[in-house]
Amino acid sequence: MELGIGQVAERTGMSVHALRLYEREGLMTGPVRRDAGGRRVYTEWDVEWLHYCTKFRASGMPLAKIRKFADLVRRGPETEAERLELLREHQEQVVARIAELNECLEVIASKVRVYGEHVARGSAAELWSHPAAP
Amino acid sequence: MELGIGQVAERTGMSVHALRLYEREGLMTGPVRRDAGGRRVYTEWDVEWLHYCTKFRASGMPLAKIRKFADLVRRGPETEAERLELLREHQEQVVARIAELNECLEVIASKVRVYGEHVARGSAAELWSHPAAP
DNA sequence: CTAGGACCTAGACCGGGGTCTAGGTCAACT
DNA sequence: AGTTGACCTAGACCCCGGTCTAGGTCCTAG
Repeated sequence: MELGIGQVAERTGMSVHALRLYEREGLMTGPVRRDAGGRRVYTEWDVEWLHYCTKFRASGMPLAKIRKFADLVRRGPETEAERLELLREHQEQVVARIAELNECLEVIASKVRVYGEHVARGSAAELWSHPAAP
Repeated sequence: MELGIGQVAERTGMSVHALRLYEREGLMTGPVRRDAGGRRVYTEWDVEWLHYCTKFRASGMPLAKIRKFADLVRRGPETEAERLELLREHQEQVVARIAELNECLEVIASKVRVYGEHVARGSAAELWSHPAAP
């Protein structure tokens, strides 16, 4: 199944601009095929790749790293160990990020709790105006 | 305890540039006090506030939202219900973000697993070169 | 024939969040 | 008196990840 850029945009949730950008920036595993008129023709493989890309992006992988990964794929199967390493590194980063967010969440939740109680018990007890605590 | 900008930078991990930026952009709960020579003098309250700010930032809150929160604090205790709402909203966003990251993590982990097995069993079994799967 | 729609390229622009520079002030040491 | 070091302001600059524009091509339907 071969798709035009618009259809790929629909299917991946990316904009056509972004799709062109990704190709220009070498984030595809190779230049996208073209039809007689020079229009991009995406394969299912391309779409699958883009699907992964969006997951990578959504998890904070910078374009540069996606490019690196794409390069490895392009360079063939002897780069698989490297690809694995790259993915594992990213995986760790995501895990770390989640941990960080959880820490932040605790802080936020504690503030929410305090404000919650405070507001509940009527803003009568005005503990906290400016110089005191956020 | 009153601190100069450099000391605050050390203590919060922010750069002095960023500290000045935060003030310019109205992210402090008020203009920072100055000494005779016009230099910033931060109070412990300021530092605590900045501490919260860094947590907010680290959890993805945009500066604009921090500014909104700072405004509410500045406007006094009658804004506490609003502050609570703002924080709760952010809290939800962080929770959602964590969920998203976890989804991504599954995808990544599955790729890692596949690559892992593949690499382990010696790159002999060359399933995956280009047109096949990332 | 012409209009519409989907696509093309190259390159400008944008928003977020800083970071850095130039040029200056001030206080303290030597 | 001179130098050092911390600080000041205003404003330029940077990176990232897109997004949008201008101007053009091509195909298809009316």
